[in-house]
Amino acid sequence: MQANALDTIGTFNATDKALFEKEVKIRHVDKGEVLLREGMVANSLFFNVNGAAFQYSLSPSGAENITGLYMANEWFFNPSSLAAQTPSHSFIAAYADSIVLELSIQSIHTLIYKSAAFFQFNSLIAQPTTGAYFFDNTLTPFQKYAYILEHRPALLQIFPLKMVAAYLKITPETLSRVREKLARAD
Amino acid sequence: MQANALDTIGTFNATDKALFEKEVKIRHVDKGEVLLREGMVANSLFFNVNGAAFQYSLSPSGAENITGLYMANEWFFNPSSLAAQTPSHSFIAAYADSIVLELSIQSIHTLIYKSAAFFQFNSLIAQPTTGAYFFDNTLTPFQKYAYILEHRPALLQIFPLKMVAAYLKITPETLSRVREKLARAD
DNA sequence: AACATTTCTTGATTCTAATCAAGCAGCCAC
DNA sequence: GTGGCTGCTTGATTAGAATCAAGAAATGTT
Repeated sequence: MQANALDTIGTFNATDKALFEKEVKIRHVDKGEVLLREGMVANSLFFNVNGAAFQYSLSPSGAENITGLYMANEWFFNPSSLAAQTPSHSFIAAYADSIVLELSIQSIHTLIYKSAAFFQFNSLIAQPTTGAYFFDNTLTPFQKYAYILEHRPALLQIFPLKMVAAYLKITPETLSRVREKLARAD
Repeated sequence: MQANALDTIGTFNATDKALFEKEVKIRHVDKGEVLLREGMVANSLFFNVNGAAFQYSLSPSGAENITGLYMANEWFFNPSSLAAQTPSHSFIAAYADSIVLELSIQSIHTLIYKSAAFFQFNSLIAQPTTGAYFFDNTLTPFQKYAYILEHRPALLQIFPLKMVAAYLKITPETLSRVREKLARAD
């Protein structure tokens, strides 16, 4: 399972993979368990082996603002907190019982020290696209949904549409109508 | 002028400042001159000593999509291209004749090697807020303009409202109306 | 199974910003 | 100066998504 995690990032040889397996921790997390809390400084990357997780922040009014939905074989973390080592504005929690890999910053440093291949982690950390950041919001609800259908259709099986709508920054009603319209078009 | 650049990032002692001055390059750029071109991998951070610059990308239709407006005493660069060392999707150009400092990645590495204080550059590079990314687009046109008024009012003196509107992802008409409404409220 | 709760859909209405359109002011070139 | 741009404003209309509202379907609980 650790091999999958590396394969999504780049190319690593057997020696690299062995190093990685020694650094990474396997965690079994229960539904609702919190992996990163607002105010804490992110210290780890996570990889979803199996299960589902999501990232969200709380607006002043207390509303849940979903910034990331994560499925099997996806890395997830708070990029800004991790890279800048500043307190997180968001929470990361398991949406379902999950098996996740946890890789600390210290481990990444150790790995880079031992093998240059691990420099490839830089692009992962630098990419804000892991979250909802992809949606720069010049996109219409239809385009957002089309993107999900195209690139991450399984989201719709795993998470309630309500959460997907929150993630896409549209209302559940609008999502429902977009889906209805698209279904009729087929 | 180099001292200003460091002061916006954190605290540095006299030795650090001397190291910095040896690494940084002073460039005089003309209006319209391009500092980063689409397709190139970003290799430098820039600091606007004096003048104005902006970042933009071209949509398939050829429209200019402004993602950053930069004034005196502001750092600017393409964070994703720089951090991940991937080709840039955007251009950075001078909007007016300017004096800018240029600091290469290699220089940053050298500086970090010589003084731990330069670790502070990590937060700068990690912060995507330098661009328009601040606007997560849950904000209304009024809120966007209020933010500019509050935090970067000089933008309105330096750049045409047309560009500010593009930066805020609203139409010039909407910006005009927001301004008119706010002026009447005073 | 019966009930309660949550999620999803559908319809009617409202609201906001985009679009379409026109006019004005400032500025440059000639 | 005159003519032609460009930027800015103002008005009328349109379009699209949010909101408000209600009911149906699915899910969970006892």
